[in-house]
Amino acid sequence: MLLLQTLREETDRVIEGLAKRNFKEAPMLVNEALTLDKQRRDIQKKGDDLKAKSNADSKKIGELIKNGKAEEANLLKNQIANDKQAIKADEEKLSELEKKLQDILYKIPNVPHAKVPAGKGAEDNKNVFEHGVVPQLYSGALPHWELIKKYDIIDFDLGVKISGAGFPVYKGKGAKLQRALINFFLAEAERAGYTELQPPIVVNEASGYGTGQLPDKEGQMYFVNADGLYLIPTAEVPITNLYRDVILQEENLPVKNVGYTPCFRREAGSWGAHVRGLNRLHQFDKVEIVQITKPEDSYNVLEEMCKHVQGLLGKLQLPYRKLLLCGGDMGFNSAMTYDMEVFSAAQQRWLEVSSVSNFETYQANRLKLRYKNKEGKMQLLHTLNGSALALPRIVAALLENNQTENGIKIPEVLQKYTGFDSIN
RNA sequence: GGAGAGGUGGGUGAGAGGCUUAAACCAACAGUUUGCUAAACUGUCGUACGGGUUAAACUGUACCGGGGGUUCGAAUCCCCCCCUCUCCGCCA
Repeated sequence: MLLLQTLREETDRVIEGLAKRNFKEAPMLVNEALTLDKQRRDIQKKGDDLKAKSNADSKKIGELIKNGKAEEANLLKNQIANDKQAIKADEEKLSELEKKLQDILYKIPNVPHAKVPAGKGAEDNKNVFEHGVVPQLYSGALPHWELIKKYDIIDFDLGVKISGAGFPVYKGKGAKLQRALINFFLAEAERAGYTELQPPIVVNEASGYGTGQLPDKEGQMYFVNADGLYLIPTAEVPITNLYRDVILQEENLPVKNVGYTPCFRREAGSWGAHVRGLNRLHQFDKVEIVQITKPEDSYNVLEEMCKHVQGLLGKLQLPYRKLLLCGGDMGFNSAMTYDMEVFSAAQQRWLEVSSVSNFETYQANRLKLRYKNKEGKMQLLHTLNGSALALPRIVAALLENNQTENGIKIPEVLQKYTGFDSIN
């Protein structure tokens, strides 16, 4: 969530920035927050002054009693009663205001970076560049949902039987391909200086709030009612929350973590005609990179993380493009997001396989993730993350783009992980 | 799931209604000393939200796992909850 200080001191920048998201309620919410903030400060001042008086009086009573002046003490006790009532009333009012303010702050998304273009949706994203050559497929080339049947490597019907739609079963070389991709991605991340983590894949409510999935996306996560736990939609949630309520040492920055986890998304109501096969699933695998940086470094790191992702796509020899998302297409928490999309040749479509974001202090503020800067002042850090990479659509593109009449070729970099060079 | 013991600042750990403004030690930081390192000594050393200020200085409040309560006054007493540890049960 945004800092109150930012709302107060940079009101215009905030409102103008939020306008790029096509977020119409912004001016109203910001004004409401500022009004509540003013009220809160007034009440706090009043209450604090009363408390100061009452603290002093209590001390006086103690001394009077010690000196055997019980009558004077009792007199003072009676006088305090009124103040006590006023203090209580102020406290109630204060916590009511704080709650209201909090609710409003939760509703205000992050302010897009100055370079983020305004826009409503995907059509307004800025194509930064395209890389690679779209392969010419032989006639009779199949989309991946046909290929997986032909070679019997992924079975959706079996998944339906044991779980439901969107929970595929990977079989034989299909399962090995998954494992190979995960190992390849982890190895590359390690080479780039990321420390591998294996976090839990269920998290508590506080973690959901920490990274901003709650209260915004409550319905998107699977929830384990009996234990009050959420299945993670991305490794970002457990990994970033490791640093909740943490004060990091400057010499330990930047933090670079990578983790492979399954990811779970309810995707309520989003099943449509063009999400066939592996394009959208309830459970999928993803390797996620997370960095925590000093504020002044975060945008360089954002580019560095993109380069890492681009490197992976390049090594897999997949044609891809890099998009700078417009305000309207960006996630709630993000200040700037790049999407990487690969071209899936049989579907003739771009598929999003990675989203790399800088959240600036938006998450850190909720997480209370800070470090002590050179002046000895506590300062919020910046958090960033990116998929590196999400598996299903990579698999879809690999299968489609590398198909030949005699089978599907495995990219050379993957072969040492798969142990085979083609699926046939 | 059952029984017990605990949760105090960056760490260890005292405090058991007003002598606390949370002791002491360690760590950290600054300084003194020193050819360098080490050691010793001196000093500094919490966070959040306010007030105040150009900025500071200064100043108020809250915070001893969380939430309530008793009291003029709570780290301390009472109630509820959460978590950790030990033992038992179950178990990959």
